[in-house]
Amino acid sequence: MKSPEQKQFFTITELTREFEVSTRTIRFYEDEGLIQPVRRGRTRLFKPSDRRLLMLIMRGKRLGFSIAEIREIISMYKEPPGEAGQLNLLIKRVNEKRDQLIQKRKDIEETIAELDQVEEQSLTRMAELGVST
Amino acid sequence: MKSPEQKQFFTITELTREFEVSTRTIRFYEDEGLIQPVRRGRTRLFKPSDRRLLMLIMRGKRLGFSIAEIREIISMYKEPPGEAGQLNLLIKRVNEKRDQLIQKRKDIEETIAELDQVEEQSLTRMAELGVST
DNA sequence: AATTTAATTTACGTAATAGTAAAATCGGGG
DNA sequence: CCCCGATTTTACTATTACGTAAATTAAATT
Repeated sequence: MKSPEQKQFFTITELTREFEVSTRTIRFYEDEGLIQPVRRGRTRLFKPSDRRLLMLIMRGKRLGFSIAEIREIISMYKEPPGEAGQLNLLIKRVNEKRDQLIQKRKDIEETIAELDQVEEQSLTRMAELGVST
Repeated sequence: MKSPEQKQFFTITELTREFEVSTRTIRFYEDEGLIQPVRRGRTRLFKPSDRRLLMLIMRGKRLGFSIAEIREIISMYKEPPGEAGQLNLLIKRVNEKRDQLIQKRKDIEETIAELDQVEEQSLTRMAELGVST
């Protein structure tokens, strides 16, 4: 049994099962240029690097990022540019993205805290019912 | 100058400015049943409670929740039901939503860590350029 | 009263993100 | 060799979350 990182290639169906998406979705991401599987004949073969990209895409989706935003994030992971101006631009965009993420984290903390309250009130209410029954 | 919570009513334009959305968007949320402004004649008047709902909606949007999911979250904030079965259902859904949020928070932590690395590499590269120039 | 400004209703349009169906093709097992 | 299941391409469809335009009306200003 090979681990995903050892495997040379994945078929599209293997990936649809692992990530619980349709073939249509994976091909859509290819159309969008997010992944570039190689071909054997007409059949797509996905490398471990394609699989890692899919993991990034799914994570981005969970966070509510659009395809365009995911594309931008992925592009940041490539080799840093050699030109100073481009490097500065990259750093600026990294900081913007991080600020967005920090805001989201704050939103999450607040929402979790509120849900905790809802649960607490519900449990209190349950106890009251248990007593009054 | 009254604070938002002291004000009795807000006009739609006041809210579009505060939340940086269009009137179309706010009316759309009304159509979806997320808010129920009262009317003076045909004109909508928004209470502080409507404004608080809008804050919840915007937060949900930042977290990538759909209108349906936001509606579900909002519904959890209402008075807990009086029947035990319904209470159990509510508690179950609260826990599901919290799990989702915890997953998102994990996704965020990972992404931030990766962005930190990108920045670090970029700064290193900048230093090299500074030296080699 | 006339004009301007703001808000409403109605309806059609659109971009993003896929779902679904049909027809063709390819590769492997018996 | 032939069939079957997996895969591909192509094209049409669907949903969400609004944008936009037009016609109408109400409110405020001159």
